Amino acid sequence: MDGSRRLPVVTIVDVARAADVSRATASRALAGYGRIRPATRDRVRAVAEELGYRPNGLARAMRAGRSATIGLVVTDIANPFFAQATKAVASTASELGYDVLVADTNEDEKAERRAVLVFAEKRVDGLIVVPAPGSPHDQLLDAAYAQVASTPLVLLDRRRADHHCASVTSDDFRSAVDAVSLLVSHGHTRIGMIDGNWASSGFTSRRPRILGSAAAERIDGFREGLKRSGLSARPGWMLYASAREPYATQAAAASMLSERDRPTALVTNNSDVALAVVTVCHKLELEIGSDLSLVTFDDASWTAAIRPPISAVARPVAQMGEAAVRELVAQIGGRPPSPPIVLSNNLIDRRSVGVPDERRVQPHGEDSLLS
Amino acid sequence: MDGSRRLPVVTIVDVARAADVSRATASRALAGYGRIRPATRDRVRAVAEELGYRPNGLARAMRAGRSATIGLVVTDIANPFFAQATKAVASTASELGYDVLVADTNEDEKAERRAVLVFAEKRVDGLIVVPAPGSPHDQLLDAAYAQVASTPLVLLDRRRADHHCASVTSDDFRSAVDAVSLLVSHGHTRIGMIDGNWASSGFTSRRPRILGSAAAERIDGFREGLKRSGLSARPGWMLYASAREPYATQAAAASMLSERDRPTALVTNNSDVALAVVTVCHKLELEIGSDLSLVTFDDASWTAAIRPPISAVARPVAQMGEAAVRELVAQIGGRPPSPPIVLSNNLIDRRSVGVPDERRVQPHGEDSLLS
DNA sequence: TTGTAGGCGTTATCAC
DNA sequence: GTGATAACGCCTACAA
Repeated sequence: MDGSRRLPVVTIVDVARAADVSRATASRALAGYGRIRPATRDRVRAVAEELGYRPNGLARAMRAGRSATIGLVVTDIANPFFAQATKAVASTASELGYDVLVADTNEDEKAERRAVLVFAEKRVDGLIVVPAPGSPHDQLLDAAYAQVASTPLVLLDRRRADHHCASVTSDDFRSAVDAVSLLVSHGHTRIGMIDGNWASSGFTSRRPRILGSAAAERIDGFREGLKRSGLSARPGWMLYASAREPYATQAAAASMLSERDRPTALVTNNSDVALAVVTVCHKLELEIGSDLSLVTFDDASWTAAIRPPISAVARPVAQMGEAAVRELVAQIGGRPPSPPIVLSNNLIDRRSVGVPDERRVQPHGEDSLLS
Repeated sequence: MDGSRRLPVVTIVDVARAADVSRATASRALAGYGRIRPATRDRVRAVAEELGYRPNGLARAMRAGRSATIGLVVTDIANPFFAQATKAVASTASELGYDVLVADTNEDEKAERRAVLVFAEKRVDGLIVVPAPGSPHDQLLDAAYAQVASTPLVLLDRRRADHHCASVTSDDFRSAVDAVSLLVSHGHTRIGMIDGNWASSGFTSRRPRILGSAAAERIDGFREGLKRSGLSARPGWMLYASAREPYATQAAAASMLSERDRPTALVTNNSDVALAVVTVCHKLELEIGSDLSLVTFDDASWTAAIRPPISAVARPVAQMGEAAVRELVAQIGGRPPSPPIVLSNNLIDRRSVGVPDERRVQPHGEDSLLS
């Protein structure tokens, strides 16, 4: 039944016995508190060393009421942005004396709820959550978070309307406005956007009810940017594609770009969507920078390496992760939650943005190649 | 001093009291074992629900002797390969009832040692480690692993000569041989390789003493592949570049490729090195697929999207992560460690491999452009 | 069917 | 300066 026989683990009792002192003294010697004769202390420590004593973190955590562990719940660790965020969180946490329990929800609220509950049971000292974009009044989620209301919580990358708790995001609204301005300043008036999200299936021009706050900000900022230049979004030029289905984003790009009457510039929601656009441009034999200008959110490693290099909104990932941990640890220390923390993005202008060649896209032009 | 006053947490004692039963009965009701009157059970459960009772995982773990948590120690979470591996590990672990503590070592053995020790203190039920390529007889590491010898351990992606424990890797040696064969079959005889690692500084043609087993296999396989075709590695065509320093890989590529007498084909150790080669080719105005053929390890998302698409050795990341967890959980269940598990890579031939244009690289050719 | 009681390993308070 | 003892929250053998 129980094949899991392990080697015996050395406890503080064993150390005490071997050093011929009481548990209390052994504990004092090891933890270095209280009054203790130096000779005794050293002897106990030597014995502990020799026996290979390792304190039991569980017992210690139970006794202390803190586990020195925080929980990180992200929507997709494999996404480069979250992978980097995770790295920053782990490294800052380690620096501050915490370990990190990590869970991947695949953008699923049920999984998020489960993770939050389980982590709370494991008595993490605090939680950093990238909330899955659920219905804003999801009862399960509310219940989950209410249950762990005593656990410090910091939202990362996205906010949720119904949670008035600390959050760390970046100013995606403003960056989207700026991205549009950049395109407009090069003479573009025919500007589209493709969003990749987990709510749609295939692609559609109808805005999903459920969007992460970062995505929503980018889309709203895009619209606002157009408005400020006296432009407006054409219905077919604002497309929402499924990030779940491998080719949905390419299909969206293809549908938009193979029209005779197509946009001369595009904003994409993240680097994966940009990659899809690049792929489709190859297929349609559109040259990026001349036939189509492109600005993407998320400065992935490849954007600067391909020809032409892609202009991108670089987000301060590492700082965001670090800020989240510092805020969390402050809360663990008893400080009340900060107001939302918003860091600045950096719009890097590369050669994927050029002057529009209007002739190519007029109805009488000779483009419109099928894939 | 102690600002960390939290809301009181409901324990099983509170539930018992509120339901007017003993702790034992409450426990039975909640865990659903032993003989208990259904009415009592339901009443206790209702009370627990109402009070928002959540079991204390620490206490449970201490009592049970298992924490339902595994530790994952990787060298760099931000690296796409390990990010995907982490995702697979987390998802498989979750499926099997475990949570994952994660640590990032940045390829540093000291950090690895610390993580292993701390995770052992937190009483993880098992460890999955991507070992940092340390000196094979590092005493600190040996001591660390000896101390946690009672904890099931699975090495991921790399083996260590001095550890005879379970491991999950992929057949990189064979794939390197295959990659060379592919190039040779297209007529290449002038073949180089660039390795990116954490031991070198700048770049060098001297093989570092310290290499991860995966990297070592790729390099050895490269040499073997040449040998099998009656070729041999030219000293200046097998370069080791620092992955720590941002431009070391580009410098290595530039040095190799701007020679008059340069290779017509290149194998790269991972997708980051490949990206550097692509960048350098742009600078030197070498066309990939015609002026230079390229095969890389690790099939990153962008390899198929750029022109020409890059041939790559795709590694079965997800399966590797899953296999590691399954092996670990089996060991936790008491099964002895398996012999090394080696999964198969998949060499995807794309258009970055072409026929060599020998004229361009002969001493009398008119190439050799400076950056 | 239910209650009593002991112990998991640690730390800290209180006596001696 | 040191030792006995209680407590953290849970589970379960045993007694009733």
